[in-house]
Order: sequence, then structure tokens, then C-alpha cells
Amino acid sequence: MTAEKDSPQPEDLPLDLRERRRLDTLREIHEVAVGLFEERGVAATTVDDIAAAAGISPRTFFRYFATKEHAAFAAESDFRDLVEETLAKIRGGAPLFTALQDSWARLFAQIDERPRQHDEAMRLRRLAEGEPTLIALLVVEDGRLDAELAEGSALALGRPADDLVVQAAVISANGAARLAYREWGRLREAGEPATLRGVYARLLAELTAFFREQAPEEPGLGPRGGSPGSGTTRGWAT
Amino acid sequence: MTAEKDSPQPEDLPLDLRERRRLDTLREIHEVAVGLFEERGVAATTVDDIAAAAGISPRTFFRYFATKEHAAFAAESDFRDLVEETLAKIRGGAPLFTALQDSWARLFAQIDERPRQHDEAMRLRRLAEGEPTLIALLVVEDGRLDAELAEGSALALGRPADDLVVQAAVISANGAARLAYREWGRLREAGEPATLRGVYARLLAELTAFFREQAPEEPGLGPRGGSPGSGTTRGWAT
DNA sequence: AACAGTATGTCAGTAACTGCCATGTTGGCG
DNA sequence: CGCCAACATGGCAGTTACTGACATACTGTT
Repeated sequence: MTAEKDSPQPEDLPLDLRERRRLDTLREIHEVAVGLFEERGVAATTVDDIAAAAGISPRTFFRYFATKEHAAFAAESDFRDLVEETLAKIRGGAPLFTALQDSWARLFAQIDERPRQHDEAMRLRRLAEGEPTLIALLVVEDGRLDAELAEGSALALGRPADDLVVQAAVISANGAARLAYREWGRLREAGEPATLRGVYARLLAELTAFFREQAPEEPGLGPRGGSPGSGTTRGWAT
Repeated sequence: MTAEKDSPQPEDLPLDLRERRRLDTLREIHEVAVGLFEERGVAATTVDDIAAAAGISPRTFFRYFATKEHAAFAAESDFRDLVEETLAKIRGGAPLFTALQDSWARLFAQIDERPRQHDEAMRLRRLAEGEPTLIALLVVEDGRLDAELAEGSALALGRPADDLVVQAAVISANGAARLAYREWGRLREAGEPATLRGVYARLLAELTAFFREQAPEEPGLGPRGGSPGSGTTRGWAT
């Protein structure tokens, strides 16, 4: 995240002065934008409004964010770490699902430790709630993460990069994680003091229970019974 | 889809003359738009271009499609049927996953029977491939279907409408179905005569095999072992 | 102190999209 | 047949998102 092209040593924090300013204005624009979005909605907020409120020219705004909507997410996503962690676990021999779930659990536990970041995340979640244009951005971004994670995982498992099975597994695992995250947000908003990790753990447990209950003989993603390679009569014939 | 407000009998095809014209111009705009998109790309195609090529005014264009991108999808989605079918199966006592997979398999088999529709679907798929704005539309639409299906299924199962477990299951099942669809498209483009249903069946079979192989003692979505309700030590506690 | 690199602003221009009003066109109904 | 209500379309003006080109200022380095 902080890595640059020509710095010999991977220095940690001593950011360039310019860089620091750039980040400052970035955050300033972001905060002003979120404020206005919350206040009047995305559609009713013009770029000129945001620029004026942030003390910059509209032209400069577009040098920081590709679109109005992008200004809502200045997020330095923790997801890069999640990908790396997952791949490391897989290379260490962990099954795919275990690696994914553990990594999510770890990230969530980490989030549970920083109440400050919670509020920011909540704010964005609530903001995006009723704004289709923002939801679209988030969903597309989710898809990108899934794709990246699937490709890396497949390679780490010694499978082709576009392996369908791995993609399906990643979609399932990440889907559950996102549901937990949303639920956690809802709970917090309702005043209930749930932890993200707890919500996630409970969802996973309920999922296994649900599958056991729905298909007692063999819980799992695929159709019950049958041999690979041909459609099994039981399941989707008729 | 054809149902109207004030027609006493649910007449089948005798569409209003006006209605028919409207559908004609809709399709005309759609086809012209897809053609131009394929030819020069979405970004390089203006609404004025499309309107001119379709013989209408730009103003009229926006009375048919909300945005330029929407013109790429005049689709009369078969998904309404899929939802209904799934819910019926659930109410008939089928487990959720079975109902979902069977409905998808049915829809796919149906698609396999109409070579004409194949080409159209392929064209759109290929078109959307490299166009981020189109992908975004599709992904959002997918999300809508998931949400609708999850809500209906949950209610049909006697669970709360926003039940997380059901949502997770629907996301997983639909995710696999979409992967199969995309793969099928890829195969067809490569000249291989695969059937959609076959591709889907194979993916499902491979999925069960994969989970068996990855977690021999108990394949499934959730963490291996452990009792519901509390985090199991095995899995995500380091 | 000069210089290269970068951040910012101004300006002009394109194109998406909307509201308003005027003009046809269609489908009943007396 | 002729009138009328409903609807489809076009033209126009206006707002807003976004981009390229150019000029100017600021930063960090030698």
C-alpha cells in the first residue's frame, strides 16, 4: 500500500511531503463529499458543490476521483492483506474454505479491535444503503476481489487460474462473509453490541446446521449422490 | 409480462397495436445499439448515434432506455419463471439447494433447446466482456435476482424474509449457475459443442468432489467440526 | 538560484440526461 | 364520419458530469 517504485528500502511511514498533502486533500474531499451525500443525497449533490466545500476547483476534484460516487470511498481497503493471508494459508496446505474463512475471521477480529474504524464503516454502509449508484460501485468492487482471490487461490492450489470450482468456492465463502458484515452493521445500528467475528462465526455455524437439516444424508454444495461427469437422475432430472 | 391492468381476461398474444409498435421500436433501438457497441465500443458510441441509426430523436431514446447502457439489454428475462419455479418446489417440500439447482438445470435445459436465443445471449455476453459499464449493470441485476430469490425462498421455508442462511445459500447456488453459464459461453465461442445443462451438471459434480477432497471428514459450507452457536477452536482461532 | 516534476486552476468543449411544450397518431364513442 | 382523450414523438433549452489543453504556481534537488 505504501510501496513505491524507486525507494530502495521499503520505508514505512516517512511519506513524501507532497504525498502527505495529496492524501490530506484526498481525505478532505472524501469527508466533505460523504457529508453532502448524507445531507442531500448523491443525486442532489453536484461536483461543483463538493469542490467548493472542499476549497478546490472542480477540475481538481476529477484528478482525485474518477466520478462523483468514487469520492464516497477513499477507503484504504484491508482486502489486500486478506488476499495475501489467504494465499499464504493455502500454500501452507490449508484447504481452500478453511483458508478463506480463517482469513475473514482474522480480518473481522481485527476490525473488532478498532472502534474508531467501525463508525466510519458504518457511516458508509448506511450511506450506500439507499443509493443505487453507490451500491453498484460496491458490488463491482466485491466482484473484483472475488476474481482476484479466486485466481490467486487456484494457482496456489496448482489448478488453472480460471478454475470454475475455485471460483464457486470463493464466491460462496466471500458471500457469507459479506452477509455477516452487513448483519453486524445492522445490529450495531440497532444498538446491539455484537462483534463482527461473533456474527460471522454464528452464521457459519448456522449454515452447517442448515445444510445438515436440509439434506441429512450428505451436506454440501453439490447435488446429493451421483458420480461426476454425468447428470445424476436424482437431483435435476424432472 | 404481458399482463395488463384493465384487461378482464388474461389474453395471451393480441397485443395492443400501440404496444406492438412500442415493442418494435424498442427492439429496433436495442439492435442498433448493440451493433454500434460491438462496432466501436460503448464509450465511443453516443446516444445521438444510436438515435440517428434507429431513426428516432435522442429525446425519444431516453423514453425507452434510462441510459445508453440499458439499451444493450432489452432482455425479456426468463428469470421470473425461475423464481416462481423455485418457490413452488420449496413449497412442495424440496430442500432449498435442490430446488435452486433443479430450477437452474431446468432453465438451462430449456435454453439448450433454442439455438436461436443462444446466439443472442452469446452476443451480449461477448459484448459485455470488455465493457465495465455493461458488466456493472449485469452484476447489479444479478444481485437483484439473488435478493428476490432469497426473500421468497426464506418465506416459503417459514423463515424470516431476511434470513442470512438462506441468502448465503442462494448466493452460492446462483453463483455456481452463473459460472456455468459463462463457461458455456466460452466453450461455444471456442467451437466446442457443449450443452449448458451439461456444463452445469459437471460443475456441480466437480464441486462435491472438490469439497470431499479438501475436507475429507465432512464436506460442506461451514467450518469442519464444532457445535453450532459458538466459535469452534478448530477453524479460525489461529 | 536555477530546474524538473508535479499540483492546481481556467477555459472550452463534448455528451448524458431532464423538463417543457408543441405536434402528431391511435383508438374509441357518439 | 367526426370529435376527443390518451399517448407517442420531436424540438429546445438547460443542467451536470467529465476531459483535454494550456498556463501558473509550488516542491524538492542540485
